[in-house]
Amino acid sequence: MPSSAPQNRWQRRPTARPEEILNAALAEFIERGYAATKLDDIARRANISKGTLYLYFSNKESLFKQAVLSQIGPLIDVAELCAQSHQDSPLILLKQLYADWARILLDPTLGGLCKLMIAESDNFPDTAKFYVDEVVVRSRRVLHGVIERAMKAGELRVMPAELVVRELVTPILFMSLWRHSLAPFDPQHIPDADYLDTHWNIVMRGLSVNLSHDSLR
Amino acid sequence: MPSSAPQNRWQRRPTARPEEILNAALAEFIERGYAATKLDDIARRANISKGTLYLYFSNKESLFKQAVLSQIGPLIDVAELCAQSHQDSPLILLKQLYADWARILLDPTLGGLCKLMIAESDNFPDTAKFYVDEVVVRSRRVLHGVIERAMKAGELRVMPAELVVRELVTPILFMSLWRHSLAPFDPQHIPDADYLDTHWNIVMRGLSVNLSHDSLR
Amino acid sequence: MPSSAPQNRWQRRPTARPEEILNAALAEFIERGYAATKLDDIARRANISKGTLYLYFSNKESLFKQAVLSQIGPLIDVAELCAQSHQDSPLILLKQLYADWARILLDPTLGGLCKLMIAESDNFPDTAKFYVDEVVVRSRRVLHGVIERAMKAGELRVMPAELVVRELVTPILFMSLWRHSLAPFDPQHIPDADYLDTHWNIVMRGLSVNLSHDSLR
Amino acid sequence: MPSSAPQNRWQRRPTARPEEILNAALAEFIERGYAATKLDDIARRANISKGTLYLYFSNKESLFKQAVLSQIGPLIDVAELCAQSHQDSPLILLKQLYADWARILLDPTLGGLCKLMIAESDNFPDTAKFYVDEVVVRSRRVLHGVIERAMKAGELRVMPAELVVRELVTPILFMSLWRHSLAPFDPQHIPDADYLDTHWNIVMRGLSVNLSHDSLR
DNA sequence: TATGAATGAGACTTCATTCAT
DNA sequence: AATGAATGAAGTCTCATTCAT
Repeated sequence: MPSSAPQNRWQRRPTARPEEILNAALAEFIERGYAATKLDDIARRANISKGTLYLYFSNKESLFKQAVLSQIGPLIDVAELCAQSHQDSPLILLKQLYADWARILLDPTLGGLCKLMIAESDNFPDTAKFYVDEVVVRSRRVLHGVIERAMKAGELRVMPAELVVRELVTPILFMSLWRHSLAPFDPQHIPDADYLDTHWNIVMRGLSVNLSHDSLR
Repeated sequence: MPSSAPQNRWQRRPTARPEEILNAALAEFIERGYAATKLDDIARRANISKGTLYLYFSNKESLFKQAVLSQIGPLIDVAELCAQSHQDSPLILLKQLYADWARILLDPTLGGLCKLMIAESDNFPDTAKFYVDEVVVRSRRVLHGVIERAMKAGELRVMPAELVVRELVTPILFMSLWRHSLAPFDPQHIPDADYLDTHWNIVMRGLSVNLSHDSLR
Repeated sequence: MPSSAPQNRWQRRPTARPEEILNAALAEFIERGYAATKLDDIARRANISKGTLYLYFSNKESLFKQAVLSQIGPLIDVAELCAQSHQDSPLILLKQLYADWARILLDPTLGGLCKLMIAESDNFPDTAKFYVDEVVVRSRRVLHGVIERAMKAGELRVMPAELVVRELVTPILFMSLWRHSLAPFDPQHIPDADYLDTHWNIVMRGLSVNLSHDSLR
Repeated sequence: MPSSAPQNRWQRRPTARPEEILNAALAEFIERGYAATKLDDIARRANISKGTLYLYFSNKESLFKQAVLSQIGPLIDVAELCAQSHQDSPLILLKQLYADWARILLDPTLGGLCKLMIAESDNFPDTAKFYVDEVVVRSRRVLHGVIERAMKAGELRVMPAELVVRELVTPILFMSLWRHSLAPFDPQHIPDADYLDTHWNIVMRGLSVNLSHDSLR
């Protein structure tokens, strides 16, 4: 019974392995893109050896797709859950959703996912399609419903709801994209919160019902 | 019966070659990203052999950077020229600039450039920095000036102009990004013009001066 | 029926590998020169695949330099050890050193090294410099000391020792060079031992003290 | 009759072209070796374009061989001529030949040729063979004859003449090799003339007839 | 299960050679 | 006769994948 036997061998839970790998992989893919990411780097970030990757994933492409899917799931859940949770006025709920999405995308992995999909859409069309259907379309659906309710309740001016959805989603996505790419090089970068608040105020004013003139243009 | 197809492979076109190569290269880089683009593909698209690339560019990285720079120039020119051309009211000029930028980014190469910079910012930080400084910051400057004039003229509500700049630029950039990436997979894709028009209207209404109530949070 | 032939290609020999590779590389470099040697050939001679080379050496140039250095070490050791080992008369020691060096250079690798350095001196100046300093200069130093002792002991005619050093070293080096290059094409090739013995005798006679006339020019 | 027409177009004598190219080629080959020499470099040194090389030589290998042969011719002539020209005592003639060869090899091209042959012997066996037969063997023959005459005349001790030939040739060749390779890195380099004179004196003394003792092993 | 040495297909790059001018 | 742009075979090097341990 020598006491020199390595004891921290049992610290790792084999169950957590796949998830750790997926997180490491996605982070690397987001940073460098699919082709520029080496399995060596992923392994190093996950604190395992290169060969171990193949115990859990059959190849690089499969690892990429599963890494993406592993984060899409949470996004979908969040999207669906948010809508049910509030019973306030539609407008308050809308503001809540707007803030929720912005907060969710602060997570570096979730936030970088959109950048990754945009960068790799041509190389992985089926994954891109899946992402659009499961994340983008679903999220729109939630917003769409709330917006329509707000219009019916007279809290928003009546107009095509799908356009208003874009109006709210676009800045959040763009902010997330920018933060993960060119923001570090932008000498005039504006805090995300300032930008999103301003956008909300402008749009809400633009969509308010009782404006004295329609004008402008 | 177009006679434009080149018949023999031994064409001498020393003058036209560099630009042809840059265009081919940028198109490939935008489609697939830097690492996934093979010089073979670029050569094929430019109708030359692989070796010919090296008569004009010293390596892949240099080709990438020059391809990016070759398109930044035109963008800068456009940005600067637009502002001087009109003597109408600031608001009309602003609308004009908004439309001009949207139209310019319809060009597949110019439009894809932003996607490329976002995807490769971590891999080419100096090129990313250059892009931000020369294109993004300059474009903002032009808009900034016009917006401030509009505010002074009482045509827009007074508020921090740099936030309004983002308000107008973001959707145009995002539209361009989306068209070059996930739009083909988006079953609910909305025509760019519809979206941009709606955005303009909402924002102009949101920024109008004589609104009867301030309301909304 | 030797059983030494390796059967499967997937041998793990991390410890032995570097030296095996260095030997294979140096042999190829000596045969063909640096530029004409293909890494494929080195790999084949070392019974490994091309990629394995890069597990141990970062590139061709580094492999070349390390291959040279790996053989310079032994040469230096030999040079230094020889001198201490004898307590006979300086002349007997000198003869011993002369024979030792000739024997050492019979080793095809050590013998070919000088040819390689002469052939590649312009392409690898720093390696050439290192070789001269560590091998050539050091070897001369050992001989120089013994020769001076022989002169003081009256066993050799007094004259500038550095010239006598050249007198003894040159033929050994040239013989080694010749054997690794043009000897196979020389129809009049003379056995190395004959040549070296003759040279020794002539030089010793030429350097003897008690010659009855000085004569000859 | 415009006077602006280029006038120095006619300065080049087409007849001299091949020789200029051969000289340039040989110089480059000697400096870097066959494989490391680029046709571009040769063309530049010969002040012509790369394509022009192919008007005179069918390919790189042919250019190499012809470059070598072009210099072997002169060497052969010299070797043969020297022997006839003197009617003095054989020993004086021998000294003359020794000095002549040393002087001839001062020419950088002729001197470097031996280095080139040694470096490339494995890559160009037929050229190496030709060099040995036409230059080395012939030169030996001349010396051999003179040495035998000197022995018969009692001016040199009688011993196998082919060994004495080596005794005289080796240092000259080695000196030439060294000057074109490691001499620039040799901090203890000795002037060629000093070395060759010393060698001559030692050997002549070693080969003198009337020595009082045979001695020395 | 975990490792990391070994592999080899495929990428980037060079350069001898060809050919339109 | 001379040029130099264009070519493509062949080399160096990388890295996803495999396998002995």
